[in-house]
Amino acid sequence: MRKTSKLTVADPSVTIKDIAGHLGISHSTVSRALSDHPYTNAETKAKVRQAVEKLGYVPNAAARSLRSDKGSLVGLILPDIHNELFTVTAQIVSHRCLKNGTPMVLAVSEDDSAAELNHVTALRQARTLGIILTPTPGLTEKTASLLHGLPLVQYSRRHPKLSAPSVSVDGERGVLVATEHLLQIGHRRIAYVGMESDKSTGAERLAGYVKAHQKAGEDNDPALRRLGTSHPDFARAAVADLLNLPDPPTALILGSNALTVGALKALRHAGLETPHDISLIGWGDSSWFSLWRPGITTIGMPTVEMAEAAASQLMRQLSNEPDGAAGHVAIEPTFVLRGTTAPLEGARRTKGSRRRARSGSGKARAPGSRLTT
Amino acid sequence: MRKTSKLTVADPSVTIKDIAGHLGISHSTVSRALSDHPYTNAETKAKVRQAVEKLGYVPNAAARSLRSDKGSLVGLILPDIHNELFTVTAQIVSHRCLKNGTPMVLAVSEDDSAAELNHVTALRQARTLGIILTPTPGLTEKTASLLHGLPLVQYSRRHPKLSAPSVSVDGERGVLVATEHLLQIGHRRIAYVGMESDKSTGAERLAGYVKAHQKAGEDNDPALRRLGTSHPDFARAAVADLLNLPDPPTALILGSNALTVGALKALRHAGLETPHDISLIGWGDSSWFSLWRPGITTIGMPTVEMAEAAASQLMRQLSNEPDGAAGHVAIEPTFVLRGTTAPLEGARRTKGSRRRARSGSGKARAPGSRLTT
DNA sequence: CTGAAAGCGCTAACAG
DNA sequence: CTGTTAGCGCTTTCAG
Repeated sequence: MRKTSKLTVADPSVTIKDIAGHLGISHSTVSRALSDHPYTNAETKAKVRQAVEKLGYVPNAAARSLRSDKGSLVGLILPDIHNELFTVTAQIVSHRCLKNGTPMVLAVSEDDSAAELNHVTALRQARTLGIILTPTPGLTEKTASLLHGLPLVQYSRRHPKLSAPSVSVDGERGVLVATEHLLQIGHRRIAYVGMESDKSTGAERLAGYVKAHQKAGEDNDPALRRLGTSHPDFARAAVADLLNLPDPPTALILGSNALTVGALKALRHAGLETPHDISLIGWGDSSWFSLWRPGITTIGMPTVEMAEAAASQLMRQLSNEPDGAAGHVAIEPTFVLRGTTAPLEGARRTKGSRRRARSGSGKARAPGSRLTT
Repeated sequence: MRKTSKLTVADPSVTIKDIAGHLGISHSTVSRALSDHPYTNAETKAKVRQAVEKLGYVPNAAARSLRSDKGSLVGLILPDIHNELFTVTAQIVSHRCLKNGTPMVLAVSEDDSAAELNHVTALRQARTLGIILTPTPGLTEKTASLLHGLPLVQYSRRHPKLSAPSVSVDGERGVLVATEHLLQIGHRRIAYVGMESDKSTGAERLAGYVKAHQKAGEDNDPALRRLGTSHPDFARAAVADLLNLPDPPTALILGSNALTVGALKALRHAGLETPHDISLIGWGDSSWFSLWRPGITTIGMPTVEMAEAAASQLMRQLSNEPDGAAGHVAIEPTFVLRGTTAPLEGARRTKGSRRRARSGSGKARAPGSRLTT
């Protein structure tokens, strides 16, 4: 013992041996007492507990980990933490981990694969129990090899170099339903502003847009597709540009939450009103989407459900369940019909007269689309 | 070596000894080679590096930590991660830590002091280097003792049991400026819906409200103050109640971001328009506040600045700088004047006629309040 | 420049 | 029930 400090103050330099010395017993007895070993004298246990208190003993996780060759961390690697999906994910996974007694390490990759590698390296060195990861598009070979054999769940995105089970939202279905809705209510020039196809999410969502047109036997003008980074500024520029087209779109679908914000800004800037001048379907369902006037029609992700699913997936792998590792889970998005969409004719007819905003917060499950207003 | 697996696949069971055996040298040489020790043969280094690659060696952080009696984690304990302040904080601190080579552990306390204790305990057992903590109001004696002597930053809130330096926003000033503004433009019945005073933030912000009235020599009806949890539902109920008062408020100040959302909902529900029927000043500056029509006047927190300050504070303590530990930093909030506030007379005069929304995203620093529109 | 040896704090046989 | 002993993977003297 290096420091005999004031009582009841935690002192990490105090070891199991110190308390053994203090009590005149052996350190293994102390160890047993602390781990509540079956064959230990109740009296000794009490004394040990007391001494622990008095000396401010704090177990050394590193020593324990070294002995057991097991870490005690769970890693969560997310591309960004401003996104609502990732925000609730962090919350929920952290909560689940706490209940499990395993601290959770949150790392933000900012979609930079070098940062991602760093994080994975650090986590592996710490002998992390498992990782929930949203892979960056450029995920390194090295990163993949580091991840190999570790309990892992791919979250929200999937990467070809990884074989781990995944939990993601069915983005294709989400955009498909949204597009079909617009088609049904008469729109023909529907623009899509989304993420590049290097991310699996980007590719899927775009596919939904294309497929809906194909199914309906409608042409689809490539000039109405704009792919870029998931940053408001990109959508802002893209939408501004779309509006300048000789034959501008009558409806707009956004492929991510951040893009929705950018699109709204662009419309505001251009002085256009939804749904009067243009219909809009956003992505995600931020708390203010329903407060917005008129309520924002959107493709919602069941964020809580996704986070829970990912956490459960990981836990299952950790507890080594039989075929816990199996499968990719694609969670159904939700189509939330509110006020930013209107029939093409309807919008044209009421031109000039201000539409009464619908207060809307009605939700409907995709696909059958039981749409409530 | 337990597993001689395929090349280039990470194998945590491979130790420094395995690679020593593989190369027919001693493990201490390997250790030196890996840590780039000055007196080591360049050729040996190369060979070692190669073998490391081939065998998939991954250093064991626990062993290293045990030897050095130093952990390699930084802890960030936040009450909730939906709040924008905490969201950007997590992002920034994580980023700073990465640059520093220290993984960051994010723990969410949900304002539950038992959870807080758990987190702190786990962190200390892992010999965490330092912690940034937003203390819960009910922070335990035990938690405090666990924290004692550890590099620590109190973030956003301060707790009497803790003596560590703090970084927070000057909430009193923020609400004071906001209240004075309303007073200046003629409001007399100004309601305040905020957090209970058990949190230092709650107490401070309320104090600003009270002080502004005192300075102006105005009475302040206690019935216009509503304190509760920082949850939208509380504000929703509180505002609904305030509106039912015989002499309802003409203006409303919110004491937290979540409460702002709730208040907006209550107004919507009651069919009231800002600023026509009531003026409103929110808290925090979420991205959609400026998109909202009319823009939401609010007390903004320089979130990035705060997060950076906290990270720097901690880093300073970690690098053991002379008097790095000193002082409490209170960051000045920002008063952002947008469209949800209007002079009392003005609002009354235009009664019935719809006010033209100001597009406003003008910002102004408190206190002198160079207010831009 | 390299090897041998000790020891960080803890757990788990194995003897008492 | 308890003490003795060994060893987890690594760094670090101390001798070669």
